[in-house]
Amino acid sequence: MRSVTIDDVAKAAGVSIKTVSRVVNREPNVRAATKEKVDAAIKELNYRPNQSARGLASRRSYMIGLVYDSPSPNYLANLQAGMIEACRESHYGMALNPVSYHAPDMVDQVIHWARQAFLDGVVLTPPLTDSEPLLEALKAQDIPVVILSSKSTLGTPAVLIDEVEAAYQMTRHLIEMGHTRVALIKGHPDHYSSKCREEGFLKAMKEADLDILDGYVAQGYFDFASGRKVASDLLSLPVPPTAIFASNDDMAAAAIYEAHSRKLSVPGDLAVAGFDDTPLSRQVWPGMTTVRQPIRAMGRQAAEALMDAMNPEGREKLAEAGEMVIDFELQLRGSTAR
Amino acid sequence: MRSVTIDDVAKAAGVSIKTVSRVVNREPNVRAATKEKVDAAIKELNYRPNQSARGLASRRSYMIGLVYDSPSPNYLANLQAGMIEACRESHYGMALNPVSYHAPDMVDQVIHWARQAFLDGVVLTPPLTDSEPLLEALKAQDIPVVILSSKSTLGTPAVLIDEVEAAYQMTRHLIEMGHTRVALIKGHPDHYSSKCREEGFLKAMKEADLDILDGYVAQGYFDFASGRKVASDLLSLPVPPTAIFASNDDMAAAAIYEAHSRKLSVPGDLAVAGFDDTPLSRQVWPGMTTVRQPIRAMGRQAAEALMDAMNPEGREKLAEAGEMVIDFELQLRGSTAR
DNA sequence: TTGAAAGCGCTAACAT
DNA sequence: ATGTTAGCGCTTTCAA
Repeated sequence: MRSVTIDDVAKAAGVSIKTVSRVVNREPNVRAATKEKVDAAIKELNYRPNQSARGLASRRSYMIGLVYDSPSPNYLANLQAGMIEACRESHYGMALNPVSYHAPDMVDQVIHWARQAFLDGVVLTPPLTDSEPLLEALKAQDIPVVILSSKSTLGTPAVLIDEVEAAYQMTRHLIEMGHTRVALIKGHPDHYSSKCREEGFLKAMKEADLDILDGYVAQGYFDFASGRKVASDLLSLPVPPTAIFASNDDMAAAAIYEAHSRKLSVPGDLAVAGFDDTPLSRQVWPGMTTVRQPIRAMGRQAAEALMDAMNPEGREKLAEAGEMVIDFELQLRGSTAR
Repeated sequence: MRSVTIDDVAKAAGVSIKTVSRVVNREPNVRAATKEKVDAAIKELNYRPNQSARGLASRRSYMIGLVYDSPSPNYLANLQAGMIEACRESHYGMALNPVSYHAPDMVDQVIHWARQAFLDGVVLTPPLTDSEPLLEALKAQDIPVVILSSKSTLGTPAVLIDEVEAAYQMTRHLIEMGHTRVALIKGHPDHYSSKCREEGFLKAMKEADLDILDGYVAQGYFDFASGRKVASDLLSLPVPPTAIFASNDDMAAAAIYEAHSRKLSVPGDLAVAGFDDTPLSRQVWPGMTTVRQPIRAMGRQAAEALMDAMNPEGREKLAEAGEMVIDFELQLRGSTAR
């Protein structure tokens, strides 16, 4: 059983292979009617371009890469799902490259991988998004990049939500619920997001003219363990906070855990808010107030931006793209109820 | 900057490209002296075969595929990590294919994908592992497969833990803690694992000569929402259980959630056990007793088995592999403490 | 043991 | 707007 090739599609649609190629690659100069015929034939035969042949002829891989350093499983799964969705629609493939942010040869490793595989573009996740050496090397190699960060470092196109504003709104929410002793658990210092979330928090507190007591801004590392440690410290303070804003859901869950284990009621004795809207936020009791970040849509957007960049005008557009802002949403649940 | 091709190497070594090809692919019938010359030229020029050209000509991709239908993010991330680790060591790539188990064209879709990408092998996750049409189609296409299931369907090599035994031991643990009214929340009926876990549960209950009260074996679907529904029903029974064994962690977390929301103490009023040892099991309060399944190691094992199958003896070995059993481990935490 | 020639399925460049 | 032709770099015959 031979597999379906471009010739089969051309024959079925009654056009030349070049026209099929045009349709598949979304090139201009194809009449709508022709495109329809070809699309029908593609669907009918369930045609998929042979990646090797494509790559060989065009010196491109029709693949985009995703580089990450131990993100949360949830973040990774959603991001990946969004990217795969977008890739499928454009007959692209996706390659994965887990790396270590702190490895001395991280930059070389990524560059070598991208060149070797002729990747059409690369998506970077935090904290790699903030590595100037990496971004510069990628730029030097002329490899298109989109980052999923909270700012556009070195002018790199970024897909993001307004994290400062989100943290600001969340903090305001806590204040509006009547809290005056509000503490922040900061995120991992390698991540720029951590700074943004802190900034939003500080802004809201200042605006409301609330004091931030000693020890109320504590360093966490985005993981559950650090969240427990910090929450425990906060709750042991002579004057403990009545509300904790954790910079992500894992740490917020840890704060809830600590409260429970001290027989404090949530939200009665302690209100807790998180960030990310992971499934975990719905699976702890009480349900957790958090910021919904549409990771999947962001992955899709990043992949699409990269694939769009493969035609000349697209390339230019990507270069000028700057920040592609996606909407966030506050999810109010039991952990901050009155 | 043109890259180095096989022609450059042939010229430098003073041989034909076919000879270079033989050396690169470790084929027989090359004189040692010739091989040396070629190796030297390869090193000198820093030659790397072009994967696209290789793939096009040989109809192999040096990639293995992973097919899945909405597993938990945690399962996916771990499995993927294990497979990538193994792939890296052997200079292989990995391709992803999220599908829908119930889609009428699922089998076609997978087959086309695998054929079109010339995958060297494919790993299947539950419940796809139990789809006989899929396994048969893959076999018919002569595509090597390893499944991550709790049994070896149709003789397909499987990487697994002994789920019946794990569920049996967990149920015994609950019984040993003094519980006599033990309920089971079953997993998704599409998954063979669900049957295994139920079987282990029933075995332990029977062995201990304990009655299973009406409604005590309830149907869940592996997700948090179904767990809540079922747990709520169980706790509303005239004679509610004192212990619930949920077939996975999400549903166990849901049971804990329901208990909390009814002001029942865990484990005092209700003991809860889960299955999988996801991070969630450590992030709810109290910590959850569960079965640790080493997903990452299982992914690694599956990928290795597939790659080993690419040489003739390996191929045979894989065919005879049968079940590759990995050890599980009971994780005892607060949710079932005395 | 080695080499020459014929594609693999696609895209790029150039027609039309 | 669409088609024709010549490769891309490699492996696979098949011949020497």
